[in-house]
Amino acid sequence: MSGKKVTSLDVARAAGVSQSAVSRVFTKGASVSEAMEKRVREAAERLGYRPNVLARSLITGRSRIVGLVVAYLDNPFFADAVEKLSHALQAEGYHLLIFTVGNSGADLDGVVSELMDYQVDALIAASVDLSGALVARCASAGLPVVLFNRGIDKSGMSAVTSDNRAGGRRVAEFLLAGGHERIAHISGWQGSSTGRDRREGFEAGLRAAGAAPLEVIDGRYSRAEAAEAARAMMDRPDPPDAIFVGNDYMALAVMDVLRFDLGLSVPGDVSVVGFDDIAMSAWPAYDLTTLRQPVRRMIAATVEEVLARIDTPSRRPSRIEIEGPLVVRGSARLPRSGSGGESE
Amino acid sequence: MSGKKVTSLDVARAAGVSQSAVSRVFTKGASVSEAMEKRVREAAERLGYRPNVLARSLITGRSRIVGLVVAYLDNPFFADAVEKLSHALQAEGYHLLIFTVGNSGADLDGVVSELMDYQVDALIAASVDLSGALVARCASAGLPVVLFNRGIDKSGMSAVTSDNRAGGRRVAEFLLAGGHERIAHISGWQGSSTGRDRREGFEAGLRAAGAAPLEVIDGRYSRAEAAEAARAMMDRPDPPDAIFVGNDYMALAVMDVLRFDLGLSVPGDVSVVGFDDIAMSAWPAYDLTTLRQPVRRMIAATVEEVLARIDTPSRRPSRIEIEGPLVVRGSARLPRSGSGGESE
DNA sequence: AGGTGATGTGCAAGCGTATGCAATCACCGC
DNA sequence: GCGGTGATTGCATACGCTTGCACATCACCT
Repeated sequence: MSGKKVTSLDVARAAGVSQSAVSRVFTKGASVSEAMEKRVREAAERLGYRPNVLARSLITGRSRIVGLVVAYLDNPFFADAVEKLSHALQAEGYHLLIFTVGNSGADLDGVVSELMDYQVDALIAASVDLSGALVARCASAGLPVVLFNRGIDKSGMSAVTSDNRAGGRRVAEFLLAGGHERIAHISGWQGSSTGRDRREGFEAGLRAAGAAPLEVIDGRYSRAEAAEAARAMMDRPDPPDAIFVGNDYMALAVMDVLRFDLGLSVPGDVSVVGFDDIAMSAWPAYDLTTLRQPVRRMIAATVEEVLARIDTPSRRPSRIEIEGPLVVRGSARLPRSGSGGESE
Repeated sequence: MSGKKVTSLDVARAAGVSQSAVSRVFTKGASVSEAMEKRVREAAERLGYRPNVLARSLITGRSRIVGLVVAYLDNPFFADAVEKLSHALQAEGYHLLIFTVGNSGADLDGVVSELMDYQVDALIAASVDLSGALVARCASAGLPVVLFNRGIDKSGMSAVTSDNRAGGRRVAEFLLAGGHERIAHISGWQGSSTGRDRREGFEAGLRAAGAAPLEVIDGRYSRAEAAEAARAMMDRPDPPDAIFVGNDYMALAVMDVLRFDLGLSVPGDVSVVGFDDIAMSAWPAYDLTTLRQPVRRMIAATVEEVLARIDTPSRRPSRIEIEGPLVVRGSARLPRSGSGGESE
């Protein structure tokens, strides 16, 4: 109906005040009288005025846009995380501009450039490993970077993860307590800190009991590769009696292979334990024992860190680890005594 | 390292040319000599200059941002769609600003306002029903709206869906051909066009054979409600021998209830057919027969429509329906003869 | 030689908003 | 009644960029 965009100047004219007055009414802590406020708001309402965020960004230097780089959106863990992240940021008046990147991460460089072109206030990388060069670029541009579900120690960016080492260790203890003797591991991608930490914690846990993994194969966060790894393991003369899988997404594929391809019983023949506790793990068709990543708290921490870094650019990046419980379900043989599992 | 933002003016000075020259080098079809191009690019490279998209948007009136409103991100169908959508738009130089909205859709009004504040070039609503008032708002602001997986006929927005009526009908025919006699339906939310169309097509299909659904319950796209509906149906004195579920996400919940809660066999005791063909439906634990929505083509059509509407604001919104095949797997009893199923 | 395009460049005017500064004003204590 | 104080307001500028316009240049043609 109405012609085109209505600007603060239009409102000013309609209300018989200056453009700056209009601006002040719509800017948080500015000083405006009640009368002015009322007049302007009425005129604005009548004309259907809303401030242009882009123009505002140009001058304030803040866009209220947070860039999100994400790779594995097919893994429900991340879909869930993205949804919660979006919600949380939205509540704070920020919004997510999303950039998907092939799992290769090859074009990551270009993606980060594009991100910066949009003058995003911060960058969240969900399960994506940024190269040192990229981090430097962001740092020199004063762009706060927060890693979600990835952690790199030596760099200048914040990172939020669960305590992956402790988690891996906990799984090892649980499987040992269950009396398993040939415990294998299909790991998360060993190029990722998350994948490595879980493996190391797991191996440390076994070692503490004088044990060692029967075999470790890198599943690279792929269902297909995890399935292949499972087949290879079960093809051994001494197949494992328990497999710890680097995340639930792969663990479900492993269970499918064991049960439907190989006709084995889980946990009768082989125990399976995952990591993440995605929604599907609780479904009765899988009923997967897994180490939960407390997504809610991880997201809260991420958002908090992002906002803090935006408000205080000088703030030092911090490394946040959140512990999650082992969720004991039916996919792994239980320890005899009560020792070893806490239900939630 | 370097201080702060480097602007086109900095580059201009460094290259000894005017600021407009720099701008022209970075603006697609502008006229620049080779020599100029080279000089400017070198200076830009050296200083690490990249155009500020926001400032550009302010003057061109185009942000190259597309707003995405999405509700059910826990349903893998949408997670998948979002990923593909993001990829496709990214390839065209656009990016997604995402807005999640509670399934209630109560705050939809506010969300659309925020969207418009960011001067998005277009709005894609994935499985969200926009009220007439909202559509009017967008139309009067000259904002193209494209519905994904929702279609409303009477309105001024484009819509891309699969052929839900034909799909529903196809399912009915398949179940009838399979010799089922008491066919029930747990529908998608009847407040959504998609849910209604599938139900109507399904009922029409039954009717054409002189049959009628045993019972229809609205599952409202919720796993919990679908599960409850399944229990209620099976509690009848004459329980169904087949259930058509309004989408895969609910269908998996229904299968869980039938098999693990009620100890029934699928398809031995009850056949189950879904709609969407999400990745999990192909997993052996479910092996769900379902009507595939061709996501790839739907996304391609959506992107095409979005770009066309952006380029040609006067263009009339169009309604696009894409047919998908029935994917016959193991969750429903097969017809005797070969008639009735095409494998993919 | 003068005209006629075509081509490349700089100038300057914005795009819609925030904000420092100075001006105005009401009000207060003395 | 006066200087002072604090709260409001308008003016003008700046944010980083695109683009219409005028102008300069140069090749080419009649």
